[in-house]
Amino acid sequence: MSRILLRMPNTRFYSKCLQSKEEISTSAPNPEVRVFARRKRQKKALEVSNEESKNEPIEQKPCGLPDIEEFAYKKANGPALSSKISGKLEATPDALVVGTEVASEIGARGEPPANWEKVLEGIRKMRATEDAPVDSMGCEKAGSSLPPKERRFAVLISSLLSSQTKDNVNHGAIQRLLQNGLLTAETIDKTDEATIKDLIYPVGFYTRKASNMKKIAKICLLKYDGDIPSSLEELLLLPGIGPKMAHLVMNVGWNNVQGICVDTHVHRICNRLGWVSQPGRKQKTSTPEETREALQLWLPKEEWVPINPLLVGFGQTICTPLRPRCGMCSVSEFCPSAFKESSGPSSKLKKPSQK
DNA sequence: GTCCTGGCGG
DNA sequence: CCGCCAGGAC
Repeated sequence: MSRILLRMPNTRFYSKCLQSKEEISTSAPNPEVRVFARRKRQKKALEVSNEESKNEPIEQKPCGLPDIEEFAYKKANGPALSSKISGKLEATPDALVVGTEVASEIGARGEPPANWEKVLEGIRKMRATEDAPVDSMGCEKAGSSLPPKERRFAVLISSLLSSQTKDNVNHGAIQRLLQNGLLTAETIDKTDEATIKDLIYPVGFYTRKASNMKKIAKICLLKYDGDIPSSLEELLLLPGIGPKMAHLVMNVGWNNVQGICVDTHVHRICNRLGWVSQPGRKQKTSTPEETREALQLWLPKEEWVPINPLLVGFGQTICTPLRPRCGMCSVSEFCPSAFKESSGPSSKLKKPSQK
Protein backbone atom coordinates (compact mmCIF):
# COMPACT_ATOMS: atom_id res chain seq x y z
CA MET A 1 0.00 0.00 0.00
CA SER A 2 2.67 2.37 0.91
CA ARG A 3 4.68 2.25 -2.16
CA ILE A 4 4.42 5.81 -3.09
CA LEU A 5 7.61 6.35 -4.83
CA LEU A 6 9.11 9.68 -5.12
CA ARG A 7 9.93 9.16 -8.67
CA MET A 8 7.78 8.33 -11.55
CA PRO A 9 7.09 4.67 -11.87
CA ASN A 10 7.74 4.79 -15.52
CA THR A 11 11.36 4.43 -16.28
CA ARG A 12 10.93 5.54 -19.82
CA PHE A 13 10.32 8.91 -18.40
CA TYR A 14 13.98 9.23 -17.83
CA SER A 15 15.53 7.29 -20.58
CA LYS A 16 13.45 8.89 -23.21
CA CYS A 17 13.60 12.41 -22.02
CA LEU A 18 14.67 15.31 -24.02
CA GLN A 19 14.08 15.87 -27.59
CA SER A 20 10.49 16.40 -26.97
CA LYS A 21 8.88 18.80 -29.24
CA GLU A 22 9.56 18.65 -32.85
CA GLU A 23 7.70 20.61 -35.34
CA ILE A 24 4.72 21.33 -33.30
CA SER A 25 4.37 24.74 -34.62
CA THR A 26 1.89 25.23 -37.36
CA SER A 27 3.56 28.31 -38.57
CA ALA A 28 5.68 26.70 -41.18
CA PRO A 29 5.89 29.25 -43.92
CA ASN A 30 6.68 26.60 -46.38
CA PRO A 31 3.47 25.39 -47.89
CA GLU A 32 4.91 22.03 -48.63
CA VAL A 33 5.78 21.24 -45.10
CA ARG A 34 2.24 21.76 -44.03
CA VAL A 35 1.42 20.54 -40.61
CA PHE A 36 2.00 16.99 -41.28
CA ALA A 37 4.34 16.50 -38.43
CA ARG A 38 2.51 14.13 -36.20
CA ARG A 39 2.88 16.45 -33.34
CA LYS A 40 1.35 14.14 -30.81
CA ARG A 41 3.09 11.23 -29.31
CA GLN A 42 5.98 11.61 -27.11
CA LYS A 43 4.70 13.80 -24.45
CA LYS A 44 6.98 12.33 -21.92
CA ALA A 45 9.37 15.16 -21.56
CA LEU A 46 10.08 16.09 -18.05
CA GLU A 47 13.22 18.05 -18.31
CA VAL A 48 13.64 19.79 -15.08
CA SER A 49 16.86 21.56 -15.01
CA ASN A 50 16.37 23.32 -18.21
CA GLU A 51 15.13 26.79 -18.68
CA GLU A 52 12.89 28.31 -16.17
CA SER A 53 13.06 31.89 -17.07
CA LYS A 54 10.79 31.97 -20.03
CA ASN A 55 7.80 30.98 -18.05
CA GLU A 56 7.07 34.38 -16.71
CA PRO A 57 3.38 34.68 -16.26
CA ILE A 58 1.94 37.00 -18.78
CA GLU A 59 -1.22 37.58 -16.96
CA GLN A 60 -3.27 39.92 -18.99
CA LYS A 61 -6.22 40.13 -16.75
CA PRO A 62 -5.76 40.13 -13.02
CA CYS A 63 -7.88 38.23 -10.62
CA GLY A 64 -10.96 39.59 -12.21
CA LEU A 65 -11.44 36.64 -14.46
CA PRO A 66 -14.50 35.08 -13.00
CA ASP A 67 -15.11 31.65 -14.25
CA ILE A 68 -13.34 28.61 -15.27
CA GLU A 69 -13.75 26.76 -18.43
CA GLU A 70 -16.88 27.00 -20.43
CA PHE A 71 -18.49 29.18 -17.88
CA ALA A 72 -16.15 31.87 -18.85
CA TYR A 73 -17.61 31.72 -22.27
CA LYS A 74 -21.06 32.51 -21.12
CA LYS A 75 -20.51 36.18 -21.10
CA ALA A 76 -18.87 36.15 -24.44
CA ASN A 77 -21.72 34.78 -26.41
CA GLY A 78 -24.33 37.18 -25.28
CA PRO A 79 -26.31 39.31 -27.66
CA ALA A 80 -23.74 42.01 -27.40
CA LEU A 81 -21.71 40.19 -29.93
CA SER A 82 -24.10 40.37 -32.78
CA SER A 83 -23.25 43.91 -33.52
CA LYS A 84 -19.63 43.07 -33.39
CA ILE A 85 -19.64 40.55 -36.14
CA SER A 86 -21.95 42.35 -38.45
CA GLY A 87 -19.65 45.28 -38.38
CA LYS A 88 -16.46 43.41 -38.60
CA LEU A 89 -17.06 40.85 -41.15
CA GLU A 90 -13.99 41.47 -43.14
CA ALA A 91 -11.53 41.09 -40.39
CA THR A 92 -8.84 38.71 -41.34
CA PRO A 93 -7.55 36.45 -38.64
CA ASP A 94 -4.12 37.87 -38.65
CA ALA A 95 -5.34 41.32 -37.97
CA LEU A 96 -5.39 40.80 -34.27
CA VAL A 97 -2.57 40.58 -31.90
CA VAL A 98 -2.19 37.14 -30.64
CA GLY A 99 0.54 34.81 -29.78
CA THR A 100 3.64 34.26 -31.74
CA GLU A 101 2.78 31.73 -34.31
CA VAL A 102 -0.74 31.48 -35.32
CA ALA A 103 -2.52 31.68 -38.53
CA SER A 104 -0.52 34.50 -39.89
CA GLU A 105 0.55 32.53 -42.86
CA ILE A 106 -2.56 30.65 -43.67
CA GLY A 107 -4.94 33.37 -42.71
CA ALA A 108 -5.02 35.43 -45.81
CA ARG A 109 -6.90 33.01 -47.98
CA GLY A 110 -10.05 31.11 -47.36
CA GLU A 111 -13.37 32.53 -48.26
CA PRO A 112 -16.07 32.50 -45.67
CA PRO A 113 -19.00 30.28 -46.57
CA ALA A 114 -22.13 32.02 -47.68
CA ASN A 115 -24.51 33.16 -45.00
CA TRP A 116 -22.28 32.18 -42.16
CA GLU A 117 -23.29 35.26 -40.24
CA LYS A 118 -26.94 34.50 -40.62
CA VAL A 119 -26.30 31.00 -39.43
CA LEU A 120 -24.36 32.13 -36.39
CA GLU A 121 -26.99 34.68 -35.58
CA GLY A 122 -29.73 32.09 -35.94
CA ILE A 123 -27.91 29.68 -33.69
CA ARG A 124 -27.42 32.41 -31.14
CA LYS A 125 -31.13 33.04 -31.08
CA MET A 126 -31.94 29.38 -30.72
CA ARG A 127 -29.49 29.17 -27.89
CA ALA A 128 -31.14 32.09 -26.19
CA THR A 129 -34.44 30.29 -25.99
CA GLU A 130 -33.36 26.71 -25.55
CA ASP A 131 -31.43 25.92 -22.49
CA ALA A 132 -28.48 23.71 -23.00
CA PRO A 133 -26.67 21.89 -20.25
CA VAL A 134 -23.59 23.82 -21.05
CA ASP A 135 -24.99 27.11 -19.90
CA SER A 136 -27.07 26.23 -16.93
CA MET A 137 -24.32 26.13 -14.44
CA GLY A 138 -23.24 28.62 -11.90
CA CYS A 139 -19.89 27.72 -10.55
CA GLU A 140 -18.39 31.12 -10.22
CA LYS A 141 -16.76 30.16 -7.00
CA ALA A 142 -14.57 27.42 -8.26
CA GLY A 143 -11.93 29.47 -9.91
CA SER A 144 -12.72 33.09 -9.52
CA SER A 145 -11.81 33.70 -5.95
CA LEU A 146 -8.39 32.22 -6.37
CA PRO A 147 -5.23 34.12 -7.06
CA PRO A 148 -4.14 34.01 -10.69
CA LYS A 149 -1.74 31.16 -10.42
CA GLU A 150 -4.13 28.91 -8.58
CA ARG A 151 -6.94 29.98 -10.80
CA ARG A 152 -4.97 28.89 -13.82
CA PHE A 153 -4.18 25.59 -12.24
CA ALA A 154 -7.85 25.12 -11.45
CA VAL A 155 -8.66 25.84 -15.06
CA LEU A 156 -6.23 23.22 -16.19
CA ILE A 157 -7.51 20.58 -13.81
CA SER A 158 -11.08 21.40 -14.59
CA SER A 159 -10.36 21.01 -18.27
CA LEU A 160 -8.69 17.71 -17.70
CA LEU A 161 -11.65 16.39 -15.77
CA SER A 162 -14.31 17.87 -17.97
CA SER A 163 -14.01 15.63 -20.95
CA GLN A 164 -16.44 12.78 -21.09
CA THR A 165 -18.08 14.22 -18.06
CA LYS A 166 -21.25 16.10 -17.49
CA ASP A 167 -20.76 19.63 -16.36
CA ASN A 168 -22.45 19.19 -13.05
CA VAL A 169 -20.42 16.10 -12.29
CA ASN A 170 -17.26 17.88 -13.19
CA HIS A 171 -18.30 20.78 -11.05
CA GLY A 172 -18.84 18.50 -8.12
CA ALA A 173 -15.44 16.94 -8.56
CA ILE A 174 -13.78 20.33 -8.73
CA GLN A 175 -15.60 21.43 -5.62
CA ARG A 176 -14.46 18.34 -3.76
CA LEU A 177 -10.90 18.93 -4.81
CA LEU A 178 -11.17 22.54 -3.78
CA GLN A 179 -12.55 21.68 -0.38
CA ASN A 180 -9.60 19.44 0.17
CA GLY A 181 -7.18 22.04 -1.00
CA LEU A 182 -6.26 19.92 -3.95
CA LEU A 183 -6.24 22.44 -6.70
CA THR A 184 -2.59 23.31 -6.58
CA ALA A 185 0.38 21.49 -7.95
CA GLU A 186 2.00 21.23 -4.54
CA THR A 187 -0.92 19.61 -2.79
CA ILE A 188 -1.78 17.28 -5.61
CA ASP A 189 1.78 16.16 -5.81
CA LYS A 190 1.73 15.28 -2.13
CA THR A 191 -1.55 13.46 -2.24
CA ASP A 192 -2.03 9.80 -2.75
CA GLU A 193 -3.36 8.95 -6.14
CA ALA A 194 -6.07 6.81 -4.65
CA THR A 195 -7.34 9.77 -2.66
CA ILE A 196 -7.59 11.84 -5.77
CA LYS A 197 -9.32 9.01 -7.51
CA ASP A 198 -11.96 8.87 -4.83
CA LEU A 199 -12.51 12.59 -4.88
CA ILE A 200 -13.02 12.84 -8.58
CA TYR A 201 -14.75 9.51 -8.80
CA PRO A 202 -17.87 10.23 -10.78
CA VAL A 203 -16.04 11.78 -13.69
CA GLY A 204 -15.38 9.69 -16.74
CA PHE A 205 -12.08 7.86 -16.91
CA TYR A 206 -11.28 8.83 -13.39
CA THR A 207 -8.46 6.35 -13.03
CA ARG A 208 -6.58 7.75 -15.95
CA LYS A 209 -7.34 11.28 -14.95
CA ALA A 210 -6.15 10.80 -11.39
CA SER A 211 -2.94 9.44 -12.75
CA ASN A 212 -2.62 12.30 -15.20
CA MET A 213 -3.31 14.80 -12.46
CA LYS A 214 -0.40 13.49 -10.47
CA LYS A 215 1.90 13.64 -13.45
CA ILE A 216 0.76 17.10 -14.41
CA ALA A 217 1.22 18.35 -10.88
CA LYS A 218 4.75 17.05 -10.81
CA ILE A 219 5.62 18.51 -14.17
CA CYS A 220 4.14 21.86 -13.22
CA LEU A 221 6.07 21.85 -9.99
CA LEU A 222 9.36 20.94 -11.53
CA LYS A 223 9.21 22.87 -14.71
CA TYR A 224 6.85 25.75 -14.09
CA ASP A 225 7.20 26.51 -10.42
CA GLY A 226 3.71 25.21 -9.75
CA ASP A 227 2.14 27.27 -12.46
CA ILE A 228 0.82 25.87 -15.70
CA PRO A 229 2.60 26.10 -19.05
CA SER A 230 1.85 29.28 -20.86
CA SER A 231 2.24 28.08 -24.41
CA LEU A 232 0.22 25.74 -26.53
CA GLU A 233 3.17 23.51 -27.25
CA GLU A 234 4.04 23.02 -23.64
CA LEU A 235 0.46 22.40 -22.67
CA LEU A 236 0.28 19.71 -25.30
CA LEU A 237 3.18 17.96 -23.67
CA LEU A 238 1.16 17.36 -20.53
CA PRO A 239 -0.38 13.91 -20.29
CA GLY A 240 -4.08 13.95 -20.96
CA ILE A 241 -4.00 17.37 -22.58
CA GLY A 242 -4.70 17.29 -26.28
CA PRO A 243 -5.54 20.00 -28.76
CA LYS A 244 -9.03 20.64 -27.52
CA MET A 245 -8.04 21.11 -23.90
CA ALA A 246 -4.90 23.00 -24.74
CA HIS A 247 -6.77 25.61 -26.70
CA LEU A 248 -9.38 25.84 -24.01
CA VAL A 249 -6.75 26.40 -21.37
CA MET A 250 -5.01 28.99 -23.48
CA ASN A 251 -8.28 30.81 -24.01
CA VAL A 252 -9.59 30.68 -20.50
CA GLY A 253 -6.50 30.24 -18.40
CA TRP A 254 -4.22 32.67 -20.17
CA ASN A 255 -6.69 34.78 -22.06
CA ASN A 256 -4.51 34.17 -25.05
CA VAL A 257 -6.29 32.94 -28.13
CA GLN A 258 -4.02 30.71 -30.10
CA GLY A 259 -6.69 28.78 -31.90
CA ILE A 260 -10.25 27.59 -31.88
CA CYS A 261 -11.22 25.02 -29.33
CA VAL A 262 -12.72 22.36 -31.53
CA ASP A 263 -14.51 19.50 -29.90
CA THR A 264 -16.72 16.98 -31.62
CA HIS A 265 -19.69 19.31 -31.57
CA VAL A 266 -17.83 22.03 -33.40
CA HIS A 267 -16.33 19.43 -35.70
CA ARG A 268 -19.62 17.80 -36.52
CA ILE A 269 -21.64 20.97 -36.96
CA CYS A 270 -19.07 22.71 -39.10
CA ASN A 271 -19.03 19.73 -41.40
CA ARG A 272 -22.80 19.58 -41.57
CA LEU A 273 -22.91 23.24 -42.43
CA GLY A 274 -20.28 22.83 -45.08
CA TRP A 275 -18.11 25.34 -43.33
CA VAL A 276 -14.91 23.42 -43.65
CA SER A 277 -15.19 22.05 -47.13
CA GLN A 278 -13.66 24.75 -49.23
CA PRO A 279 -13.46 24.18 -52.96
CA GLY A 280 -9.73 23.94 -53.06
CA ARG A 281 -9.50 21.62 -50.17
CA LYS A 282 -10.81 18.30 -49.27
CA GLN A 283 -14.49 17.72 -49.23
CA LYS A 284 -14.75 17.44 -45.54
CA THR A 285 -12.53 17.33 -42.59
CA SER A 286 -12.20 14.06 -40.81
CA THR A 287 -10.66 15.13 -37.56
CA PRO A 288 -11.25 18.02 -35.18
CA GLU A 289 -7.76 19.25 -35.83
CA GLU A 290 -8.44 19.52 -39.54
CA THR A 291 -11.65 21.31 -38.77
CA ARG A 292 -9.79 23.74 -36.57
CA GLU A 293 -7.35 24.57 -39.29
CA ALA A 294 -10.03 24.95 -41.94
CA LEU A 295 -12.20 27.05 -39.69
CA GLN A 296 -9.38 29.32 -38.73
CA LEU A 297 -8.84 30.12 -42.36
CA TRP A 298 -11.90 32.25 -42.60
CA LEU A 299 -13.62 32.72 -39.25
CA PRO A 300 -12.88 36.17 -37.83
CA LYS A 301 -10.94 35.99 -34.68
CA GLU A 302 -13.56 37.60 -32.51
CA GLU A 303 -15.53 34.42 -33.00
CA TRP A 304 -12.78 32.00 -32.17
CA VAL A 305 -13.61 31.79 -28.51
CA PRO A 306 -17.40 32.17 -28.47
CA ILE A 307 -17.99 29.70 -31.26
CA ASN A 308 -17.20 26.78 -29.03
CA PRO A 309 -19.86 27.26 -26.35
CA LEU A 310 -22.26 28.40 -29.03
CA LEU A 311 -21.95 25.25 -31.09
CA VAL A 312 -21.62 22.97 -28.10
CA GLY A 313 -24.94 24.13 -26.76
CA PHE A 314 -26.46 23.92 -30.20
CA GLY A 315 -25.06 20.45 -30.60
CA GLN A 316 -26.47 19.33 -27.30
CA THR A 317 -29.99 20.46 -27.98
CA ILE A 318 -30.68 20.60 -31.71
CA CYS A 319 -27.85 19.57 -33.97
CA THR A 320 -27.27 16.36 -32.08
CA PRO A 321 -24.92 13.65 -33.26
CA LEU A 322 -27.73 11.23 -33.91
CA ARG A 323 -31.03 12.30 -35.38
CA PRO A 324 -30.48 16.02 -35.40
CA ARG A 325 -33.69 17.94 -34.92
CA CYS A 326 -33.62 19.77 -38.19
CA GLY A 327 -37.29 20.52 -37.85
CA MET A 328 -36.58 22.73 -34.88
CA CYS A 329 -33.58 24.37 -36.43
CA SER A 330 -34.11 27.87 -37.69
CA VAL A 331 -31.11 27.82 -39.96
CA SER A 332 -31.81 24.55 -41.70
CA GLU A 333 -32.40 26.43 -44.91
CA PHE A 334 -28.72 27.25 -44.96
CA CYS A 335 -27.59 23.78 -44.04
CA PRO A 336 -26.63 21.41 -46.82
CA SER A 337 -27.09 18.48 -44.51
CA ALA A 338 -30.51 19.38 -43.20
CA PHE A 339 -32.97 16.49 -43.11
CA LYS A 340 -30.47 14.23 -44.76
CA GLU A 341 -29.14 12.18 -41.95
CA SER A 342 -32.04 12.52 -39.61
CA SER A 343 -34.08 9.71 -41.02
CA GLY A 344 -31.60 6.92 -41.18
CA PRO A 345 -31.72 5.32 -37.78
CA SER A 346 -28.35 3.74 -38.07
CA SER A 347 -26.53 5.13 -40.98
CA LYS A 348 -23.50 3.31 -39.88
CA LEU A 349 -23.47 -0.27 -40.92
CA LYS A 350 -19.84 -0.78 -40.41
CA LYS A 351 -20.17 -3.55 -37.99
CA PRO A 352 -21.94 -6.73 -38.78
CA SER A 353 -23.25 -6.62 -35.25
CA GLN A 354 -23.37 -10.35 -35.19
CA LYS A 355 -22.12 -12.29 -32.36
C1' DG B 1 -26.28 -3.41 -27.32
C1' DT B 2 -24.21 0.46 -29.61
C1' DC B 3 -22.62 4.95 -30.05
C1' DC B 4 -20.47 8.90 -28.18
C1' DT B 5 -16.79 11.56 -25.89
C1' DG B 6 -10.67 13.25 -25.79
C1' DG B 7 -6.54 11.52 -25.44
C1' DC B 8 -3.57 7.91 -26.22
C1' DG B 9 -1.39 3.68 -27.68
C1' DG B 10 -0.98 -0.08 -30.84
C1' DC C 1 -7.18 2.63 -38.75
C1' DC C 2 -8.96 0.30 -34.12
C1' DG C 3 -9.64 -0.15 -29.21
C1' DC C 4 -9.40 1.28 -24.40
C1' DC C 5 -11.01 4.05 -20.60
C1' DA C 6 -16.13 5.10 -17.61
C1' DG C 7 -20.46 6.10 -17.94
C1' DG C 8 -24.53 8.27 -20.11
C1' DA C 9 -27.85 8.45 -23.89
C1' DC C 10 -30.61 6.20 -26.95
